Amino acid sequence: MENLDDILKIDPDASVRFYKKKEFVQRKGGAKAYSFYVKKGLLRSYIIDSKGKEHVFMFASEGWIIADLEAIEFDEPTSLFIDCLEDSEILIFNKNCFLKADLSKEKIVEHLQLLYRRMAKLQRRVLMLMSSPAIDRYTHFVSAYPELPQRIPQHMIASYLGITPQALSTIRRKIAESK
Amino acid sequence: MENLDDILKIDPDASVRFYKKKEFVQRKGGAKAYSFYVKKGLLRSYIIDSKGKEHVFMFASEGWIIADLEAIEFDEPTSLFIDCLEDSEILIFNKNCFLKADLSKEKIVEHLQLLYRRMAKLQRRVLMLMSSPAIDRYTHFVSAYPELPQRIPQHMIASYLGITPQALSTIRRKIAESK
DNA sequence: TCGATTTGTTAATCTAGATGAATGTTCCCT
DNA sequence: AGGGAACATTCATCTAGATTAACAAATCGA
Repeated sequence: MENLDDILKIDPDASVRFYKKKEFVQRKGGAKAYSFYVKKGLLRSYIIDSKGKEHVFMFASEGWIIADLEAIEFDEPTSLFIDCLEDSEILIFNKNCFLKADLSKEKIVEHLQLLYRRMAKLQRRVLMLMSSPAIDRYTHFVSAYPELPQRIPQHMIASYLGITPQALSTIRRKIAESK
Repeated sequence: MENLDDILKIDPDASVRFYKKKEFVQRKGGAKAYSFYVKKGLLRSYIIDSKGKEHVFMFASEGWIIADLEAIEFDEPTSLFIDCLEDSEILIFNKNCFLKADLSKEKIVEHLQLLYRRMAKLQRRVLMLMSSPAIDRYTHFVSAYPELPQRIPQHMIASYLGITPQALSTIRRKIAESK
């Protein structure tokens, strides 16, 4: 999604790190939030609500950037947990490096373009959450990210869709039956 | 939020128009999607689902930009309706004008910054939709946008929150009782 | 390799919020 | 000013999905 080398050149503080499956890249309550470029592997971000339940905000596989934008933008303590679903190689950097003066205008515009695309995806996510039943959200997810279901346990997909693992199990049975 | 004069200078095709309350600025199915800067008044965007129900995606008052980003980014027909809740003065422009070469780098970076903030708000919206009960979403909305409830009918706020007007009415009664 | 954790499924019961309907109120519009 | 539409509230009923629990299968770690 974003070019690794660009980031490394731009942000002198950027660093590459290797993580094991289940390791945390960020925890809730951290004072400073970074952005994470996934060079290899698979990450997920999620919150834990007042009842202790996890809610997956997003997944990020190779080439994606994952971050707690709310914390970064408004300088709040982080509210998201970010951990690894697979052993991963991650580039840690400051999102603000994209605002730096020594970056070419073309690069910035390119970055702007990517941001717009992600906003458009988020728009779709909100609309789906509000207006579509769980089964439609699931089929949309599978067709939008066909490679992810194979790498992600179903209960996490359920969480991403805003339903319980049991509900997703039932949905999948119904889909299988109707074919 | 964004500077009106900037847009006018940058996009030669940008135009200002006055709309009456209830007039449509965009309808579903349009081939070309524009961005709308609200100089004065109040707009809302929404979809109509397969059962004919409206779901408000966002409101935009003075200084905000409202657009169907999905349609713009992926060159799809528009899926959102956008109409006026008040008589409004609207600047219509091409989002792509922000990518233009004759825009100073500082302006682009400024714009990038605004985009990040809006992404952060969308992150919060998704998290709230997934993890918070309707009453919390309502109180969050009221405290985040205290001026809007006075200008927006409750059934549209309910729609924005993802609940029915009846449910919002009940929530408001409970809040009033508990005080 | 074996116990333990993680994962997925099924079923019974429960609940937040949807639906549908009736009623009153406020706001327009001409 | 007055009649119709839009708005808000209340209540009775319904339902998608949550919750709880029990169990089987797959995976993992030592």
